[in-house]
Amino acid sequence: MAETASRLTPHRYGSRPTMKDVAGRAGVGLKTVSRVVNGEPGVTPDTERRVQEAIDALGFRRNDSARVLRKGRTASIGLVLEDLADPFYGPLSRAVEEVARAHGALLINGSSAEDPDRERELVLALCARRVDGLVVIPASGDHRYLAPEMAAGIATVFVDRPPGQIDADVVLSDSFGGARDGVAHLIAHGHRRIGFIGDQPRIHTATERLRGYRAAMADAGLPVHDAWVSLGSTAPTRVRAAAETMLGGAEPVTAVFAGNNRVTVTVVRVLASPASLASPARPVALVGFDDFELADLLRPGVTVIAQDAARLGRAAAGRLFARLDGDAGAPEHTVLPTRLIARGSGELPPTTP
Amino acid sequence: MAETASRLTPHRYGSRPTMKDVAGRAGVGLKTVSRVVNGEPGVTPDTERRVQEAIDALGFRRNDSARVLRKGRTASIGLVLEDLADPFYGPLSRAVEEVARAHGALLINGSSAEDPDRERELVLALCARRVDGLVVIPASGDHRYLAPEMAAGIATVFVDRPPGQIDADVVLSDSFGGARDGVAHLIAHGHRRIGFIGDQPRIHTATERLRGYRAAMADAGLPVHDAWVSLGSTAPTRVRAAAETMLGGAEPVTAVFAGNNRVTVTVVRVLASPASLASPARPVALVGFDDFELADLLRPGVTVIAQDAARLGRAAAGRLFARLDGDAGAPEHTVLPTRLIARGSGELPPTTP
DNA sequence: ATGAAAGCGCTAACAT
DNA sequence: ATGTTAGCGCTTTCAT
Repeated sequence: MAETASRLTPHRYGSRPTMKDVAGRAGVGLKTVSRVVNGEPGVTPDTERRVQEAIDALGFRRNDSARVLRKGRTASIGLVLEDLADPFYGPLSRAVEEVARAHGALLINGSSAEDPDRERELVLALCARRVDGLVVIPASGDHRYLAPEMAAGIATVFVDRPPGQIDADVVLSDSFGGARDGVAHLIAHGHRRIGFIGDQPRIHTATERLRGYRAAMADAGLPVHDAWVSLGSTAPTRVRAAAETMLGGAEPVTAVFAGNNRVTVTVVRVLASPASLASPARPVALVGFDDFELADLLRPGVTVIAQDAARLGRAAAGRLFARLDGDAGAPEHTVLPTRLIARGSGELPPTTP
Repeated sequence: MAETASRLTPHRYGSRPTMKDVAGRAGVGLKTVSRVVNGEPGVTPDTERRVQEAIDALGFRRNDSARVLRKGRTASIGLVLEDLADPFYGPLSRAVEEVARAHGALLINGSSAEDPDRERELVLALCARRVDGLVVIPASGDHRYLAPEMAAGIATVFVDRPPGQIDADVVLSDSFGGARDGVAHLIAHGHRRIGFIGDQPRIHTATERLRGYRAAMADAGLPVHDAWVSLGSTAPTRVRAAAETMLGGAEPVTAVFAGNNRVTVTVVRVLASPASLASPARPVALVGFDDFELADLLRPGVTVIAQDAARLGRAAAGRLFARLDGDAGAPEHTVLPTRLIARGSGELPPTTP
């Protein structure tokens, strides 16, 4: 009988007991073990006890891979973001995880490193694992490759940036409005020459925030000189050069709007560094998109347009599970508001050299 | 033939074509499809082309769940940490992910929220999915529940904190040495009354750092008053109260050693807040365990004992894959060095009220 | 209340 | 070079 087989291989290293082994040891049928393991009704307390003993003795743990194969659902979702080490994405990921947990699902994380090919590779690997759904922070600008997967039933929600070339659920912060408000704030404090330093133009949030900057300037009837606008990598050297350029020159800016948390931090460094030809000692006003820890402890405190990363994650995961629970409506486009937090740097008056 | 079946259900929503469907459509055997999908040799270019066409037409994607069931390896590893939103764990997680990626594995993340039950639940869920290996930052103090899983072949490496009640691979930072160095640094700058504020005593790193503090004080022949030592939650209110207590009183401390990044930030806030009875205007020296972004931009800059979270993650993941590649040696205990970074706050001289 | 049989989609081991 | 057969460990269906 199966009894014998399980006796011969009670704890072989690297192999694990199966329901069949447990059934053999408990002297019951396979299905009875399944019932006990899954808490299904139709098992007498006595039988259940015997099965449970066998489970404990053998150290049995249900193999979810096999279960998944049969049931078709993996109870896991994938999250593809740019970089888990970025302080903006940590809380977002955690929020998605909490929602997943509330629905009994695990979270598989992947960093695209802002590389479109890597995003695609990661997404398709997750699809091959048959995750039930996907939350994606796009690095790529073309998501047509996802259409067959979505048609095949993998629910997908985009967050922070919209998908490219396809329509789908998406949850965004109001980049345009937030940037416009931030720049208007600087204008309200007397600034006329304001610089904008943002992320690479292929990134949706970067161009939206630039659009907000231009709108605020236009609303106030202010010109925007080419030398005041710089989009590109958020690498400190690039940002530093951009800042020093617009702070020097013939028409130096008296205020800077920084397009995201990494840009802001570098600009703060530039403004704090010892005066040079390029970065003058005169105070320069600063408003940054994204809040960050300790922004309030710097002198002056850094005025920011805050977006709530955790809320973004919760909203996206919420949509995803609504889809998994059967919502088949048209794709929803959610835009969450931003909030201006004045701390000092954005309220400095303009000073001319 | 299978041809018919696949014609009848070419793109049914929520279902996906299988290798059998592809084989039917291409007019070849199942195994030939498998060969093409997996890039195995023994297929003529012409056949391969036909199969590839069928794959594209049907939108076939290999079901890795089935593959896993057959092969026994999932090409995924689990990482259980305290909180993905903590700036210390983001880089650690990212580093583990990079190593996993280099080995073709995906990373399943889970946050224990410092709750032992939740850690256990998460770990066992990962084991049920048959992850190939596990990197665990313990929240619990007893990991005997993991012994059967490890015996069954799930490689496990602990990081940041040692496991409880079992022996296993572990990668730690030198909490004891780092704290001792930091406190010795304060002593070298003339301090005699130094406070210690740390995390909860059940957390290994907290007690190790306290031990380092005591060692440095003892080495210098200095007494330690009970009122100068406070272990507990890292919640700001708790830390604030602890700081204010040791800064006031009959024998106020002239310097504080903060046990981790969260404690440090709160202490900085207390020291920066307007003077009160409890927190005097006189400058208080501070050294914190863990480096954090912008520590250099605060005034004074915050002197820290830095540990390299990414390196910790890389080392742990490295051990894990060494195990998966067959290393069956005794458990290894790795301790990584810390580094003192002087920025000003730790070099302030003692001042008496 | 319990169990036997079929099969989820794939790969390993053999045919041919 | 290609196809056939037998499972991987579970759940589903249908008997008993």
